[in-house]
Amino acid sequence: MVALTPSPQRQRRKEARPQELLRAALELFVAKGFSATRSEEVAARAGVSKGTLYLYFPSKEELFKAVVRNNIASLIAEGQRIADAFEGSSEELLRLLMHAWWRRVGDTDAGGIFKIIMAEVRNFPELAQFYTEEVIRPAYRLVSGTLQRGIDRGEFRAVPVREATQMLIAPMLLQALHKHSIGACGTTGLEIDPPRLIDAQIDLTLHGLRSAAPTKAPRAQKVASR
Amino acid sequence: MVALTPSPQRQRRKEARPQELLRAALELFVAKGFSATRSEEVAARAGVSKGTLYLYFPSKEELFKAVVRNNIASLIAEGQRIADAFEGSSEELLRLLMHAWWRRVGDTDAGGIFKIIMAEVRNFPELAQFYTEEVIRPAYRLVSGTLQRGIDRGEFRAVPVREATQMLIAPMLLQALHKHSIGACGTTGLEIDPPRLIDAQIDLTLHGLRSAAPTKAPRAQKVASR
Amino acid sequence: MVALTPSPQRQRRKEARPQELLRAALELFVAKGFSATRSEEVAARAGVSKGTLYLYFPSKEELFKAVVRNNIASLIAEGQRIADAFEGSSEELLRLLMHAWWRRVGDTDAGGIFKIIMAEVRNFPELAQFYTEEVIRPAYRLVSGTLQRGIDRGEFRAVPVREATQMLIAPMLLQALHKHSIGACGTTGLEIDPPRLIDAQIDLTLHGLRSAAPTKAPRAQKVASR
Amino acid sequence: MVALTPSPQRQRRKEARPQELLRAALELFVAKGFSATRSEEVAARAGVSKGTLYLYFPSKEELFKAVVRNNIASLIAEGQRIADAFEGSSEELLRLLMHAWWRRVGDTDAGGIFKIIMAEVRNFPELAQFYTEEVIRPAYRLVSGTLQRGIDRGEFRAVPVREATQMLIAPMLLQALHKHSIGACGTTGLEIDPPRLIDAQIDLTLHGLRSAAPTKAPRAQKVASR
DNA sequence: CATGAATGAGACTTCATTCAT
DNA sequence: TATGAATGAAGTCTCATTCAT
Repeated sequence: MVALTPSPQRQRRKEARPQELLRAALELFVAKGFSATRSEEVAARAGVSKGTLYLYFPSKEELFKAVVRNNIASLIAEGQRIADAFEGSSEELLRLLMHAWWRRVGDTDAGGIFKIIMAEVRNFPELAQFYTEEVIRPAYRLVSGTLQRGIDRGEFRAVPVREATQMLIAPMLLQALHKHSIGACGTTGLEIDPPRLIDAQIDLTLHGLRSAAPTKAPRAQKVASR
Repeated sequence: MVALTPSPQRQRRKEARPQELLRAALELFVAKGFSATRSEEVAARAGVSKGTLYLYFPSKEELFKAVVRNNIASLIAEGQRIADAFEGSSEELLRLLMHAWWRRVGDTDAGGIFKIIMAEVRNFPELAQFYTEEVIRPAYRLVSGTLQRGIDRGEFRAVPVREATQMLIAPMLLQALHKHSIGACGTTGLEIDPPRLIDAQIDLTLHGLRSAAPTKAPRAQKVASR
Repeated sequence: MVALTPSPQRQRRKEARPQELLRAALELFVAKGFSATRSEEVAARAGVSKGTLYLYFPSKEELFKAVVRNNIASLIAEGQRIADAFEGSSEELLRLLMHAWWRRVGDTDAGGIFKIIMAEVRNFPELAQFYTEEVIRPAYRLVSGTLQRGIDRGEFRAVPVREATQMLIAPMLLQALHKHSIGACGTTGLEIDPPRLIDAQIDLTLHGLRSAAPTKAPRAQKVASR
Repeated sequence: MVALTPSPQRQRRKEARPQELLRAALELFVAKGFSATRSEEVAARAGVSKGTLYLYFPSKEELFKAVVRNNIASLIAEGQRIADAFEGSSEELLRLLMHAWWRRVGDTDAGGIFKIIMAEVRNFPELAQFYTEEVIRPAYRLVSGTLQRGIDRGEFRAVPVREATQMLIAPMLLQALHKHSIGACGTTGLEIDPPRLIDAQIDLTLHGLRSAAPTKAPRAQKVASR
């Protein structure tokens, strides 16, 4: 009755399916939000039928969680690994982490996850807990840990760590949110080149952070002048 | 069912209807998002029936746009008026503007508007232009104008204005977004008292902004030591 | 877009709807069973649209329960009232109750409820409890009470009441089940006129099968000749 | 997964497949009904995969019919064999047949067949004719034949055979139906031990309810004469 | 023969919107 | 104006059935 197509898709290996579906789901969720994305669209974009999606994910909500896990968990771990192994100055480490984050997350569809979370978390209470544990806490630990390292080594002043962490994270997170909301709709004429923002941010913040009197602090000058 | 109120009050109410509906819609949209909010709920919260809602707004989509428009216009005027009339130091002006913004917007349901915008612009392209013109640009002008004022008056160093503006706005905006998403779902254990954040932010940023050698700037020291 | 029909249905009073839907549902459930009946069919038979059904019953399952309640509860009470007020012989009361039951239940679509219960109760555990309390127990009380009355008044032998009750109920219940299953599919050539069955059942039960006086039983012959 | 069994057993299993599938299907259909039973469940319970089921039965519907047919043939043969060979009194034969039936059918999953038939004949009209020919008629012949035998031998009064047959069959059949519907859901507090029911039924039917010796029993006359 | 990934028709349910009153 | 009963398109998810391996 329907068997007109010899269904070449059948050939594809079962193992590849989840990733294909997750990629399709990420793109659609980022573009349209969770509830505005229809399951069938996700399946179609992954090149399979509606039913196949449900072979791999028991519900749209679980698909969503899998998308979050798949695109965030690994990145946090990776950053922490880099930090743990790092041997240079704390300022260099901050720059490294932030640039890496932008390249790998902010500038990617993965960055759109923050928008989805922000938009939908109140309708999926269990997601809140998950997101707090898996994303917020580890990310906070990574950044505040680096600040503390700088303070302990006498590179930074003894600033309030919690607030400073917030200040370092916020602009980049907002860049990511922007990129997937207004930023995706056209130009405002006020666009900022994110890498430039990152450097400006560190420069400005470090004027505040950097310990007061390395006497002639030649390095600070150089950084600021860049 | 509600018609216990005498006629004169009803008259007054009639004219107030759109505002009541807009307020109800704002609360619900902020709490649940656009598509998860049912028209009937909005009507019920405004104390009218489903049909009445459609007497004032031709569709849920138009209601949504009206909510956004209605809750943003006033925000801008407010700040600009304060700034234009201000005569003190630029640092004081910055502190004033930011604290006022938090009190009047960030800490209010109005702050939820940003979440709605972020979540839904891509599904309502016409909102993008509107939001850019009515919110982004004026807000940018206000903050960058204050920065420029500080630079011109020799209070601040000649920092890159665009990036610095972004840095000043971002943390507070993010606070507002947070308050209406994860922040509304329970505690992360990482909460920050927003007024404290604002001060910390200005302190830290000003260490970077403040022109290097105003001879002996005792005040800066004090702020930083906090 | 669709408004071609001036929808005369709109006129009908809200109060009549539930009954119309319940009637339609009973007919369909009896004919096809619970799961083979589609919600939309029920609505259509009641002359309304799919959505309207859900205005009155929150789910197909609840509709089903309402059908059971609506068609059984009252009937039990009625029988008990008749029994309580009866003053004749216990045999007459049995005949009265059984004929009435057949006329009002067995011979009606309401009798089909037993088939539905039988078929679906295992998939709706809560229904089991409800049915036991609301149907089985009251019906048992009614019949066994009548038997006990006969025994107490010396009209019947002191038979085991529980088993005798079962024997009196079973054939009629089975008639009802039959009527809505095989009986609805065509003829077996073995059909029994239910009223005749009822009388025969009472006669046989009251007389017993065994030939009265193994020697010469002329009366028995007469009965048989009927 | 199961393929641990050596090849010779597998060969034997291959021929046994249809029976294993039919047994699995019977159990599931009895427990959950036709439409609530998923093909895959049946296959799993029979220890094969979904696809294998369709190797033996072209559709779930045909599987259903096969289950009914498969489990009915044996029911008939059994009873008729016993009756044909019997030489004692008709009362003893009745007792024997009924106890045997309960042991071999009523108390078994085979008894669930009646529930299935009752629930689904109307959706599978072809089953009706089959069931009538293969079950109803032979069963009727068996019981009414035994009654007639008793009448002919002067053991029973010349009762109306058709109705008496119905009365003898009904309670036991209903027991079987009950066992697989409400009886499977918990206790009603009114349970009857089936063998006890059988004896009570025969005793009551053979003796009659009426109090033994109202001397010349004038009342009995009246009732009987009706 | 056996498998199980894939399909897609179809079922239940929701809800924005209409319109007679 | 205001109401709320009614509609039906649309979305999520299920499951009988197919077919390449």
